[in-house]
Amino acid sequence: MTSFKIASWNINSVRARAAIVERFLKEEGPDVLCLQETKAHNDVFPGELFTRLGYVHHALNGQRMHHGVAILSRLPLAEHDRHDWQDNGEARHIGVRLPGGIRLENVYVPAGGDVPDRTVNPKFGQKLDFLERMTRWSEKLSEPTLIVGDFNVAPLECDVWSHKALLDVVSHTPIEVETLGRLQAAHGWVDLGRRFVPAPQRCYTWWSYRSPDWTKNDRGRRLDHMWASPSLAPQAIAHRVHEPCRAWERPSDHVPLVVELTL
DNA sequence: ATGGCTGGTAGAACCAGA
Repeated sequence: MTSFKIASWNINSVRARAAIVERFLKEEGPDVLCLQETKAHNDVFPGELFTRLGYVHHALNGQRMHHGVAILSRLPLAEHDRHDWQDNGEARHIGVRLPGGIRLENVYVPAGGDVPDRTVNPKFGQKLDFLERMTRWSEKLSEPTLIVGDFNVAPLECDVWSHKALLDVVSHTPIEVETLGRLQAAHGWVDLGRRFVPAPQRCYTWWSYRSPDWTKNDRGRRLDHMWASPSLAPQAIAHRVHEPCRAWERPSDHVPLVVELTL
């Protein structure tokens, strides 16, 4: 039986994470790695690091300083699109086609700023608009697709350490949860994370840097996701959240997700 | 406890993350 192992990780600077991304690739050995927040223009992306480790196929959509996404792969990639769902030039998406015809979409949804009100915080409106444009795009999809990345929304009550405490905190507000829900419904996207770790079980992918000890009180959120088309979802045979990576040296504040697909 | 910390870039009394 052939299978693909696909990983997704908000790396928070690919250049600052060279040591731990190498460790992750050696220990986990995914066929494909999707990165978000690479914070590197394509000209300074450390492609040789990935090539040396056997990930010789690269699809990059980077920009200077902020944002940026990349797909590194042992398998040939056919690049097929880069959407600008915010319509402002930020590098937040890259899509490829994998051998066998599966579409893989790697997305970094805007964080949305501090105040959950688009009239006083334009970034919050841009986040909602980004998700709306993804919804319009999802409605037209007809091929088996896997979309992964940092969605910057923790939709379920059990996706955050305290539902009550985070109701007014950007990432878990009702309007974000509703907007993400419409996106999910537009294609019947299957939330693979919750398929393998059903609610109300604890499942987090991000812990703030702003705590001296990220394990204290376990104030995490599930901001990173892997969603599959209904026709593709039955091929997902495993899904893991690599929580120990949060304790590695000089970590990202997000941890990697891995899905295994049979072909 | 709306603080706390981290990275990029500039060389900050910076910005952004979420």
